[in-house]
Amino acid sequence: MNALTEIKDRFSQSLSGLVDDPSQLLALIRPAGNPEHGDYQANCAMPLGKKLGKPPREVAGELVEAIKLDDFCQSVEIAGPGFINLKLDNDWIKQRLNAALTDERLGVAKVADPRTYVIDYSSPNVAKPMHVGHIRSTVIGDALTKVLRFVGHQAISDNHLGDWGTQFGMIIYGYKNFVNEEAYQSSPVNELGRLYKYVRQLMDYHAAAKNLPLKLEELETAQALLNKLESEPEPTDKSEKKKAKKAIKRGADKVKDLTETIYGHLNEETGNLVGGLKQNIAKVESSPQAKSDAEAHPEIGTAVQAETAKLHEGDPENKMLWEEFLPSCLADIQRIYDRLDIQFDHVLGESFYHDELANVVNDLEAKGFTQVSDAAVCIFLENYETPMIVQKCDGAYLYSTTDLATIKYRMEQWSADACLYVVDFRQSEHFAKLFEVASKWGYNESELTHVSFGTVLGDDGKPFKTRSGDTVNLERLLDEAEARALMVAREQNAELPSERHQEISSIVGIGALKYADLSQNRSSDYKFSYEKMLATKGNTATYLQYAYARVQGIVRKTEADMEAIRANPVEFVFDQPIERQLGVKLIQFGEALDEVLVDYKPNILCNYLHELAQLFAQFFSQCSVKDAGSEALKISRLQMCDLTARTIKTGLEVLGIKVLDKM
RNA sequence: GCCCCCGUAGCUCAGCUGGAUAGAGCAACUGACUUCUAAUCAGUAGGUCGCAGGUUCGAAUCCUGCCGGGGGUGCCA
Repeated sequence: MNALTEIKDRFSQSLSGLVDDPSQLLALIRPAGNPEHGDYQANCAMPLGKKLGKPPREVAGELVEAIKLDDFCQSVEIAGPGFINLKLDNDWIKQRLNAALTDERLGVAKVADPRTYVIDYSSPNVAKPMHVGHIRSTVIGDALTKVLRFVGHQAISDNHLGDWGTQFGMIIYGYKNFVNEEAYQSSPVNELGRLYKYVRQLMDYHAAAKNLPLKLEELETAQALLNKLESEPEPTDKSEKKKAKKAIKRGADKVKDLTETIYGHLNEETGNLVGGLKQNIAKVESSPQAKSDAEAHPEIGTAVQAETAKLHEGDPENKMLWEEFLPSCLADIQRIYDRLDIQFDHVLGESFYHDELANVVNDLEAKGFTQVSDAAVCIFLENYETPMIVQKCDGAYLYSTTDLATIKYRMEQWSADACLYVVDFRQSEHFAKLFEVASKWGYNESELTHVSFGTVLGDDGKPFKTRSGDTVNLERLLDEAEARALMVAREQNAELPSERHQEISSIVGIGALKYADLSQNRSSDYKFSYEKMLATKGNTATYLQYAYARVQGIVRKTEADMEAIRANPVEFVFDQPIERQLGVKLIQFGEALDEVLVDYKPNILCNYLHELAQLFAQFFSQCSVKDAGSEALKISRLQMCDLTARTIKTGLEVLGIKVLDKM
């Protein structure tokens, strides 16, 4: 039992006599924001005072009177309007530290009611190279899986691959028409990647050629309208003036949007125009080969759709090609997962559910949830303008259908109590509808949560879109992270052999990359920058790894036998204030883990670990272990070091980050 | 049009089920390596928490309006 739950338990008994549901008041008990106020503060007397119509300070006094705290609190004080400030008893802290020291789980109890979670994350479209946008889902999902497991839940990780969509129609079409057999033989992945891009390019070309006149016309109209609005005299009426201003702004926005659609937008870093219909056309026209291919395949868009449909209908040739291509595509993404050290329990992609889709729709129809609208099978929901479409007018199924089949499978096969979807925020409406339909359909016992995260933005603050043409390839980003870490490792540790440098740079580089993502609140948008993702100074994984390595240095230099000390621990000594501070932080590890799971936010654990490492760095500079003065203090400090190191190691491990003994 | 998210230090971000003087990191400046790893530590400086109202003992946090940015919006995923 950690300190926070201990305190809450005791308050709970007294509070439940006063209010119906004490949980809201219990949430107001938290670690003190300011060390001067003690270790924990209970802020429940103020709202309670209002409710009971008594002065809050009086209520606080009665609470303190009624609740037994003196066996583990050194002092209980009432401050300000009615804050109850608790300071933990040193002996109690030391006891907890000793318990953690001798426990493999660092004193963190397993949950009493383990649940089965399915975590759906990463889910890339195979056949497209992974880019920086994929890392968020992958890293956050992996961390949540590991935190859930550590606290005692069953967590099933499932990579719901996009392995059945239009991109395979594109590759199949590309293979049938444009394959370079020699290149395919020597490196299937590269050639398939080339074909994907090539077909995409030709499709974009035709789409652009078709849309350009239309868009140019729209732009002209919009511009004319804008000119007209701007030339009109300003209305004198206040609200009219406002309206006119708004209309001008809307007009200007439209002109800007259309201009970007047609001409592309400026990439500030390179100074080039990217995206845009004109670019799409120019790209093809600048290559004679591409131009003649484009002319020879005017209906490439519909042809690709047809290849996709044939695949879905079980056409033997396309099915065979799909089966041939898939392993290469999987091997390609697997290489990245290996480097990131990420494993999945299951990799059940969209293709896995294909045979079930008709049943799903039939069942929904039979239960009377569906309605045919414009020849598509739809489910209409309250509070949503648009329905969820489960079957297109041409009979094809959509990802909504697959998602429903997936929920069914996960509930029936795995008896999931909760299913977490670690997916981009932009799909929140899709998931809101999906969950509502699933609940209607009968899956209303389990928790379905969209663990959404912000968009990856480019340096210009604009969303990082694939079509902008300048995505950062994920694998090259990994290379860069390791390369930068390697430079520092060589500088710092010239005496080590070069294979050690390689190992260090891999662990430091990948750790930095993961931490950069995890330490940020997942719901915020993510501004991509090399600087941030590759940093090894400040609040980074490197800082935590470094703290760990320093402990190992101390153990080496003092020639301490940690095994023996753990087997026969001494009482902790708080010689310096920092030792008590570090001790309190150490016994709060379990609280941090609990808090991560309240809202599925790994950044809370990062914050905790960073604070812990900061305290350790202070301890390190203030408290010598080797020259502690007395043997008792030396052993106590060794114990403190050991516990810190193991907490950092475990904390990083559940975030998917490794540590090093030397760096 | 409708719906959702965001706006906090020069930069990148924490903090948001209301709590005590708004916190980190980077960048800047000052100081600390014959010492258990300086990938570090100590310190200085930097803020009308987009703006205006409201709710109350108390608002970065909740409500309303406005300004600015982004996203979504029936057969893509």
